[in-house]
Amino acid sequence: MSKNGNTRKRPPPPPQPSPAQTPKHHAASQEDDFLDEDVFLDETLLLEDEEILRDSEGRQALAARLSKWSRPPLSDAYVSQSRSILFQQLEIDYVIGESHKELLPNSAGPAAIIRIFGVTREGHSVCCHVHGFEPYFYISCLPGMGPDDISRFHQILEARMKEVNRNGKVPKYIRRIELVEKKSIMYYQQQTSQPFLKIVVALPTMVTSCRGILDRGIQIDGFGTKSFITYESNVLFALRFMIDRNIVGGNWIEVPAGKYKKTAKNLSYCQLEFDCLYSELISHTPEGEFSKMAPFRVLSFDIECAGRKGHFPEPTHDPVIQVANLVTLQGENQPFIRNVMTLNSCSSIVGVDVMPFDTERKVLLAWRDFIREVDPDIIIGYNICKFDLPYLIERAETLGIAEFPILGRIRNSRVRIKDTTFSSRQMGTRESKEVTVEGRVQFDLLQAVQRDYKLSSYSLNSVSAHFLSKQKEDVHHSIISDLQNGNAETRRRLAVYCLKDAYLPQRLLDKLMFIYNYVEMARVTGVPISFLLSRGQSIKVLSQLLRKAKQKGLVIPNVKHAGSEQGTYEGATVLEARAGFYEKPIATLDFASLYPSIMMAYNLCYCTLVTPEDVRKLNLPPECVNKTPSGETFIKSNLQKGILPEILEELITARKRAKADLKEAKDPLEKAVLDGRQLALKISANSVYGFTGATVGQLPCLEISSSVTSYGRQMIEHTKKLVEDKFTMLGGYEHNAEVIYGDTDSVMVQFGVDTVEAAMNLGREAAEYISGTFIKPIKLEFEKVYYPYLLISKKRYAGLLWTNPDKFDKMDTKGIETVRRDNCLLVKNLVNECLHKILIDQDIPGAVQYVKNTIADLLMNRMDLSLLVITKGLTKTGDDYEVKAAHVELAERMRKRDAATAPNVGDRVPYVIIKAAKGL
DNA sequence: AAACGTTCCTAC
DNA sequence: TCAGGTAGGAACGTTT
Repeated sequence: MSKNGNTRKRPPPPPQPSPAQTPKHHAASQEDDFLDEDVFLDETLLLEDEEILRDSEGRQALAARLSKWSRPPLSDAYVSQSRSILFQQLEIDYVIGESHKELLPNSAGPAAIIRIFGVTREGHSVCCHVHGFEPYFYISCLPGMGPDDISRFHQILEARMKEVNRNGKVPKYIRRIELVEKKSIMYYQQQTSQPFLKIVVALPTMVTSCRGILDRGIQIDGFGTKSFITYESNVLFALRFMIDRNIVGGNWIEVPAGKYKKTAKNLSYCQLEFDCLYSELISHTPEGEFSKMAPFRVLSFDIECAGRKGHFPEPTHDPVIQVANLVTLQGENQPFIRNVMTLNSCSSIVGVDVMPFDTERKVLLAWRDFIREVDPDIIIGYNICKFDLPYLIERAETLGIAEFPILGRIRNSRVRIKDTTFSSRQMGTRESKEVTVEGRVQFDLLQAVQRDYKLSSYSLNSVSAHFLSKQKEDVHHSIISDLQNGNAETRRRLAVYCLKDAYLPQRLLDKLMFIYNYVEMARVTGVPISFLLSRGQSIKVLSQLLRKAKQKGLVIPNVKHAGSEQGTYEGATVLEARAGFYEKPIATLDFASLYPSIMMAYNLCYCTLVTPEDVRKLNLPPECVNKTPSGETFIKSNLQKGILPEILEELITARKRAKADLKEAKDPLEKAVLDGRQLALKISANSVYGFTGATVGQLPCLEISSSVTSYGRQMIEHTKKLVEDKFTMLGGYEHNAEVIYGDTDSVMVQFGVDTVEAAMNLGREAAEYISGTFIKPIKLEFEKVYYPYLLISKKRYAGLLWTNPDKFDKMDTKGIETVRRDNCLLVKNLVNECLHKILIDQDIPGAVQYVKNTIADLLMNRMDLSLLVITKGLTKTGDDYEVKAAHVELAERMRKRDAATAPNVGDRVPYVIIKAAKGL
């Protein structure tokens, strides 16, 4: 239950075998099969002396465990600090601390210290304290402001900062103000640069308060009261550091020997901990050797709680009774540590270190010690961010174990639990909890799968069934307490389940190559890995934009949230669907990455957009500008190339290279990296357009997004016209071509020919011909043929998909009940079967008969209408009530027939099926 | 009855 | 300031 990310109710699982049965008596049962064959294949690593195992509190056992858990010892070169430290960083944050006196002799008072956590090639953990990097932002300099004015401005601003930050204790709020030459990224500007002021403040939070002062307006002698647009004042400090030092998420960093100082007193539990200046860091581009992964330690864990019957476990009441852990080195396919901490005795499990304790307190503290000793770099699990981690912490709080939540890499630093109260009218007040474990990346498989895959259920079991082909009965939450209250054998059974729930996330991580894909995404976009699950899409585009802008001397303004009046803009064209059943091949022509190509072809960018005012003033020659179909004017690339087109070109070029390298690659790990990279590059290119249209985002520019869609609309209409004008009998072809449908970047063409092969040839000819009429890199491609093709309406169709003329690839279905997740399984099965009969068997009467039979079958046994469970809130109108009643009755009949496929609350049943049911 | 608005989920 | 976009179908509720 706790693992179930799906809030929709499902029928209860079949009854579990009696807990009284001992596993040994049914060693061939599914659960043992599953575990013995899969989880613990590699037993040699963990064969333990049974004596030691049982004596969990013995010093000997503890010592043995610690030595097995700990990281490899440091070599002499590290100890003597005679070598450079090279490590792959996984996490970057900052703290406020006293300025480093040796490294920064001229500074005093509190300062932001960047912390970089990572792992060396040998598997040593690293904590690097980076000093001297200061928070800053920009404003544009007022015309006529000289050095004296700036110095006066500095004083005024400092005074205002003092007022606003009354309890802050820094010697100086505004460290300095530098006059720099920059240019705003917004709008085409002829001049090469303008004076800007770089305002360097003492602490990162002061960027926000200083921005507030400048936003509201400030009185400056000789200039009156002025308010300023700030630039790059919303860039998170750690990201600012990464951008300025050219560090991207998950890359390798080197600190040369002699450039770092071992910390006087270790603040962290890391093996290598040192201080250095921000300017001494060498950031390696993730290529060649530096595209490899360090051997990070990945901990996968799961907890079991003894919830009261019928209640979801609450940390204030219900104890944690088991914690299962698996630790795997990145790149290896078997965990090197497997253990389970249990409350009360537990029979041994082959290949697993069973650690029984007599109090819950000891269980929790054992886990804390385990974390500290193993020192995992990445913590994974299923729903750990919203359940397991907060639960452990709140439980320890309830039990008054103050020393428990020291789980991060910083000594004596308690894990912070942030309560984010999310209040919405619909959900009421919903609390969500956010746990930060310093120096360790949390990677919740539930979040990752929900982000990357569309599934009908996100329970661990069904996700595992989907990706790992492992169907496994879950232990029902109602019997967890019974198993716990039984004996060592029943608790063993529970432990086996707990281990499974720790094991499956690890398998998912490997199977879906999340590490490779996410590290590559972090490298491509430049954000820390932790952002990828905890933040949205836009931060990734912003990160790339800031980096590119910095190279070009451009700065990015903080646009004010313009409210809701900004409105929306027109999107893509969906061509009228000529609904019907097509028994001749339909060729599909698609624009390859339409929106990125449009942005590149027409040089659409913030910095190429010409304001309407400048259009009149600048008198730009027509050969230098494009006027978009939505009426905006952009500079052509011969005058100045846009940043967005440049980012896109790089992403696309890099993707081509990654794909080419992928073909050459032999090593499976290298292949995984490259495949992850090409995927990351594709996704990144596609999200640039969305970023410009995100009205609540960081830098919306609807002139760009509406221009993109307006070109797109023009292009699809142009394509339709060209196809229908050229491929005619008058033009020498056998038939007149007809565009029967099209959506955004595609057109479906009936060329009139009878064979797939002929349609393919004409499709290729059309794609080539039409591509020639567009500017580079816009390209129309022939992709596939549908034959036969059932077009129901816009965004709803099905057909057999052919990519070669010999045999069809598959049945492809779009928008129909079969692909929607709000229909019950019976409806999906029914519609799927019908489509199969229509498309593959070409038996339409058979499909009709099939529907009739199914409904009739459902109606065999009479139903009463007493159970109104499907739809809530019946209306008073007689007819509506009738429909509802039919709906409910049908649902109930389905339930009697087969509970697994019957509708649940919230499921839809198509109207046609209700009508059919009523009619019979 | 028809028209319109909301919710959900999908296509692109 | 947690948060990529618009178009569109189907079911269902409410208003006219």
